[in-house]
Amino acid sequence: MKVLDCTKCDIKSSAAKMLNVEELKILGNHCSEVNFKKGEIIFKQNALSSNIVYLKKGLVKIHIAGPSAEQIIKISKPPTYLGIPTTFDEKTNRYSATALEDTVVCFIGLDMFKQFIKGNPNFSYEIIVELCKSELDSFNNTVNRAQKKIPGRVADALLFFNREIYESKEFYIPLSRLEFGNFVDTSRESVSRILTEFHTDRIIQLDGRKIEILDEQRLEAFSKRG
Amino acid sequence: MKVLDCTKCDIKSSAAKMLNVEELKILGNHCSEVNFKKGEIIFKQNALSSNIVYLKKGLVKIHIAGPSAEQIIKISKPPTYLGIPTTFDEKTNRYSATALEDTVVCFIGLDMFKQFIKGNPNFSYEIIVELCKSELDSFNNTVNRAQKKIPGRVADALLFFNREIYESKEFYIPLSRLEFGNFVDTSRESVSRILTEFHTDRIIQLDGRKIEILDEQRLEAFSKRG
DNA sequence: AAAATAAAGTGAGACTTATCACATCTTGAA
DNA sequence: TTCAAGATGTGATAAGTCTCACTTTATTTT
Repeated sequence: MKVLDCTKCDIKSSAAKMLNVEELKILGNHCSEVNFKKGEIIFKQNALSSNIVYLKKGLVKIHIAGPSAEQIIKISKPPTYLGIPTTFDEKTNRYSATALEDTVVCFIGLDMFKQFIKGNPNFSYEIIVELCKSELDSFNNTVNRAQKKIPGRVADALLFFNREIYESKEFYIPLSRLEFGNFVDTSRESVSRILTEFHTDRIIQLDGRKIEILDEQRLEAFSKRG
Repeated sequence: MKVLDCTKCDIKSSAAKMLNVEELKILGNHCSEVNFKKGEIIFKQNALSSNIVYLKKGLVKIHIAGPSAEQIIKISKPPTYLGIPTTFDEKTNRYSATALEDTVVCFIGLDMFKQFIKGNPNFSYEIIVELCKSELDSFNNTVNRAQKKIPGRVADALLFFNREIYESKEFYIPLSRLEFGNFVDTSRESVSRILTEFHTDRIIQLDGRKIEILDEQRLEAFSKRG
């Protein structure tokens, strides 16, 4: 296994920033860095797992196979941990993670991770902060998904890519229409229809997956009204 | 303020079980026990908050005012913490908590709570475990709400009360029809219709809020198919 | 107990969205 | 290039759910 030098890592998680040089060296010895190409699965629902996954570069979807369809629970960007809840609480993963772009992650042994939690209070404090944020996001999502109609949810997704992921009005949607549907709880057909409608209304400029947001305010209006 | 003797509390959280006698005495000095009657609000969305709330007895709904309706995010039973994410990450509460039955909670000062996290690794470990469980539940909820039609969601809710809350086939539904709708993302009318349908089909025996589950298997079938 | 208020049940029509069917467009492989 | 496989767009129809209107039943209040 390639040994990492975590002391030199400049994309540390807020928790890892709490580790001293000694601890970072230990971390490096129990940690491996792996590259994933777009589309590759990082870990799979129902598989056994004993690693915490730290997302360093790229973009990842967290998804669950439901009774009738695949559902994208959330899209994570670095720096963040991917597998804390599923690894900590269960023997098998409750969800899958798949790279949406070329991605770099570090696999961290669970024992090691637990050791830091029990050994470094500032580390565990930051983990708690991250878990709390994540739970609030998830509540927020629940409300949005339940109370908004499809145009509102599509608008939300576009604003999410614009603001949280790409920080630019122009970007390539990192999802197929089907995946987009899995992300906003609809069919691929409905996504197509709403997107072309937004295009026709000059709210967005659309060409395949290439998109430019022309009228952020009207997108927000859709988001707010439902 | 009434000082509590947490050393004698026999409904400690799994985190509090990790505290020694000294720590429990300190906890008791920074903690107050409050009773809430059915229907009373424990804490309110958008209010400032500096307490962690520990649910000791009773039953509580966690709810959020969305763009068009009030939504019940989850129903919590003891022993559990109610306000960790909302208190930890934000200045103001992102959700409300309301007693569904007569309820006893302990308010714990946030500073105290943070002190234990930083001072006792076993304590913070248990908090992390609880947060992880809660996040997995929340993912599970997301899938259920999105992929199931109303009969499936109503069936889920009934099985939830049966299995997680009352552990009995006979119980009183702790929600009005409107609240039930807010819990399973529908209108009160749809809840009424589905419940009477289940009654007619002899899946349940229903009289107002009093209910008996007659055919658990058929409820599960609804849940699985959607 | 009577009146007022709130909660619950139910039918009908409107609206949203899913599904099916098919045409078109891309993309990668042979 | 040519073909195959997958992704996308779009219309028509069907299904599910919401909303409105009204009635009936509980629960509170006076």
